[in-house]
Amino acid sequence: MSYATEHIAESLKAARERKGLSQRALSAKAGVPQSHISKIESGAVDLRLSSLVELARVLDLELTLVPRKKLPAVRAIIRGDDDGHRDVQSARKATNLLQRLDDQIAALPSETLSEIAVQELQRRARELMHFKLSADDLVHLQEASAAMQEFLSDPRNLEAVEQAQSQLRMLRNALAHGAGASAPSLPRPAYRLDGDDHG
Amino acid sequence: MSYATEHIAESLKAARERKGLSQRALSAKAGVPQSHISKIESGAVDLRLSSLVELARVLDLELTLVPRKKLPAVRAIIRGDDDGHRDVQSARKATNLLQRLDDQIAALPSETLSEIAVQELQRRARELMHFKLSADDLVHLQEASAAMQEFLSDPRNLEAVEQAQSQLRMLRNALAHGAGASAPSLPRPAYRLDGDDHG
DNA sequence: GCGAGTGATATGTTTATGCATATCATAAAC
DNA sequence: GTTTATGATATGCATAAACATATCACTCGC
Repeated sequence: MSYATEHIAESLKAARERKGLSQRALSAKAGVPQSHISKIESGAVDLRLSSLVELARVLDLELTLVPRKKLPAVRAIIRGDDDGHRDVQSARKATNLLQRLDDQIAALPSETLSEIAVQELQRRARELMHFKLSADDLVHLQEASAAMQEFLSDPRNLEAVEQAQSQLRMLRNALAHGAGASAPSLPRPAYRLDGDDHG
Repeated sequence: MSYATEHIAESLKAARERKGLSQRALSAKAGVPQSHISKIESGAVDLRLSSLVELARVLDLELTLVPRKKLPAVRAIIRGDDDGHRDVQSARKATNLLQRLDDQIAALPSETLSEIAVQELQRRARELMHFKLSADDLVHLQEASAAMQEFLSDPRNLEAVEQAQSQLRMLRNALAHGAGASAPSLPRPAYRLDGDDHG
């Protein structure tokens, strides 16, 4: 049984328990026998898609095929501590920085950089808007913004652009690995690990 | 065979063709027999999770359980990418408006509104940051921001808050249905709205 | 014609599924 | 302390369905 399938099974079990349902209760709602749910959760079977979809539906989950490239953004949303108010301050700053970066990119002189390169930068910057950025992530953004500014004041300094792009890429990769960039991931709140219940 | 499972099968086929792979080529990479791929794509079988995961992996897709609540945001990310470049202007404005809205919410007097209500507002505003907002969506944000401002200057005017919240909710729901809010891809009446004739 | 490419069909084997039942835990009653 | 009851998860077994292997039919360039 591969990693991915085990992970799915675990997610189902976690979701069920989060909803406070017994295997039997879930069974009744989903039309899947309790015995089968037991086997599924223990990883004893390679369940069929229909079973998986039924269980997911009852648990308010939807099975989705996500392109690898977009996994980090999607994960960030799913994890989405909806109440980011624990670190509103840095989140605000991050937004501002990203905004500024976007401005700088928009202001790039078209003679020095190819259209494609500009779009690439833009894409990276905007991609980061999907993430919850911690205070520690901000330095990368500041570096990037500073480098960009440097380039704007001296358009011959192509190295500065690469510097900026490098910072953004670094940040993205770090976030893609599920943790804050230079920071160890925040101690997760004990309440509510994953968004679900009630509409 | 349910809708959801068929949809998955279609996605697999689409992804395979997008990558320019034949069923045999995919078979070789994924270790799933071509004959089986044929049946899967035609919806003739209720495939097992392991098969699905293997195929997805080769096609650079990852099977993910997404909480219903977050589906719209996730869908927006999966779908929305390249076309974001074309409407930079309104995207910028949207970001600004959302930022302003977030500020306004943060500035709400805690005496008049419950903590929960404030968090709800904040959550809604931030949720919208995950979407690609078109020019037509902006009016809703402007309405919301205006209403919020009204409340800030007159904290007795609770109606204004509801107005703001209503605007945000409306926008979200429209986006959740996959279309721009007031954009014309929503089910439109076939009849004409106004008496300017000619065809 | 041939050969190499595509996706669809048979046939046998493996296995998930579904039903019935067993085990385990905890608590109530004797 | 033992028994009984209740609610949970696990296990055995028959069967239907997914899966594997091989083959088919079809379309192309040659």
